[in-house]
Amino acid sequence: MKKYKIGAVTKLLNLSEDTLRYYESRGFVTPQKDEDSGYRYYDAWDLNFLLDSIWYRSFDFPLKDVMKMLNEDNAASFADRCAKRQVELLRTICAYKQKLDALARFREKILRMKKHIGVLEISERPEKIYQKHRVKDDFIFDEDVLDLIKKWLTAMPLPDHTFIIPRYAESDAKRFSEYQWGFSLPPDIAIQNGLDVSPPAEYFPRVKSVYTVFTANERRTFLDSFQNKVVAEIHRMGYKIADRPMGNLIVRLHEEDGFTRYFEVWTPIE
Amino acid sequence: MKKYKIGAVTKLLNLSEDTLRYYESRGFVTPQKDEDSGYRYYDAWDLNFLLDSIWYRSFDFPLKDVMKMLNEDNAASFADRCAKRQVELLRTICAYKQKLDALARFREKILRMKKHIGVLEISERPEKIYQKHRVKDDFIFDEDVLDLIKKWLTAMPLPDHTFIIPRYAESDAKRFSEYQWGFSLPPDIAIQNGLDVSPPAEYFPRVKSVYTVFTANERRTFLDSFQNKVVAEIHRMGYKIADRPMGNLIVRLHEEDGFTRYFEVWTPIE
DNA sequence: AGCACTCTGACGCGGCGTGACAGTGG
DNA sequence: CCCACTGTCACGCCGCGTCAGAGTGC
Repeated sequence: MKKYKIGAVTKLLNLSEDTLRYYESRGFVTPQKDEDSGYRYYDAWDLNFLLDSIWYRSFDFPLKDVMKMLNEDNAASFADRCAKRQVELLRTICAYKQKLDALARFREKILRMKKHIGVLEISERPEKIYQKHRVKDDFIFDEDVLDLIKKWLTAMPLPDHTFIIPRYAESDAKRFSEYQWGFSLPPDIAIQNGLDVSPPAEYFPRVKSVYTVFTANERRTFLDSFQNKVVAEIHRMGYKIADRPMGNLIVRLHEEDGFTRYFEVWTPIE
Repeated sequence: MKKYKIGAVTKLLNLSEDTLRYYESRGFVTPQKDEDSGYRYYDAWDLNFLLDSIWYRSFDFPLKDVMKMLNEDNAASFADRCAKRQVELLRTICAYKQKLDALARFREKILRMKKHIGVLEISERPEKIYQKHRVKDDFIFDEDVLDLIKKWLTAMPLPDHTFIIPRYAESDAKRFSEYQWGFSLPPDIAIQNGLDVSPPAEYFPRVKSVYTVFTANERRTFLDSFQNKVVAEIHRMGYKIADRPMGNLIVRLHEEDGFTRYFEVWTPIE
């Protein structure tokens, strides 16, 4: 029976020498070893095991599992192991799909956002579930809220980073002196991902709004920017603010003069 | 402005202390440090950076990229980075889907195979592209074939591990004394995955066959098993073998008395 | 003799987790 | 003074890759 030295095996199976020795240490294969030189001599049977290792590894079974599949499993435990891996693969695929969708949306927003700066546009604000986590810049240190926030964080990248400006009713622009931050999502997506849509989470329905994008620079410039670039403009156009403005952080970018934060905002009008 | 110690941040953002310190070492965030105690004090701005880190990490950007996205990227380089990641994600998803499909098929075969042992069944052998790599147990050490095999190996888990018994024409069962091994795939899948479907790869059309599953134990028992369990049975049933028998290794399992290999085989009949 | 091959063993990578042990805040 | 919190440093994990330095086969 033909014997192959390690170099020949690397050429045949496209595995590195290191990998072959590592697989040996993990018990995938036990080539005959020359006692004097220590050289490994692989035969057809060894290569069969290596081919099977490649096959199992191609499903991303961990090496431990591969070892058991090669040397221990019977039909039942083997099928079980496959079933478990199927479930894991399915979950992984779903997660990656969500990531991909979210990333595509994110990139679209970045490419579009500059066109919207300083441009007011009548647009329906989409339906949202909103979970508050900060009042102004301070986080809410409440056990219940912390638990909820944890869930929302593990659902990343789905939730948007969302602000609300609650003192909308005052006609004097200077009264827009508060803001909150939280996470938000379309209700269907929230439900799909097991996020609680009942209080303290809040439901925001579709509503006729003015949509625009504005920027702020370093810290503490958020509210002033909103006032000067959005509220003032809305008033100048003669619209009357009908409800709390709500919007998202799009992204914080590094530009010549430091950081610029880009926000999109829907301001409900009558 | 409120300051948070590291423990508070772990609760707020669901990141471990270790992760927070690690992120600091990677330049994601630079909390104020008390000079005497070394304690870290995170403010709202730091937490914003951490939230963004979480957001970017949720797309599985490597930490290096996250650093650049936080501290260096402008709109263009940022969008580029996202585009690249989108492509990677898409490829990953495709690869995982193929793995999942192949795994599901594999598991199905394992669950079904025992029912077919010793049972001959008329069935069309499906269309296949076949690439030989072994004659009997010896690998073909030809540069061209090695290159092709590499490609087939990287397409794992798609290819089946396939044998062909070439001396089909002899009426004396003892003349089934040769066999080859290789990889095989349905032609459409082969083409989708950029595998060469022209010679030396071989095309096997659909053909009326007898399908069955047989087993072999340790090494060197393959041909005898095939002869005794399949050919003899086919002859006994009065079928005439019309072309080369072709089949796949399903799996090698560990049973009480050592290894058992399960093979499925299509034997073309007139 | 030359030269490609192979051996062992140690260390590196990412993205953290874990643990030891010492110092700090309220 | 307690005791939870925080600090640093070092090592572990997977699945290999990457050396270095010495020995081997043809």
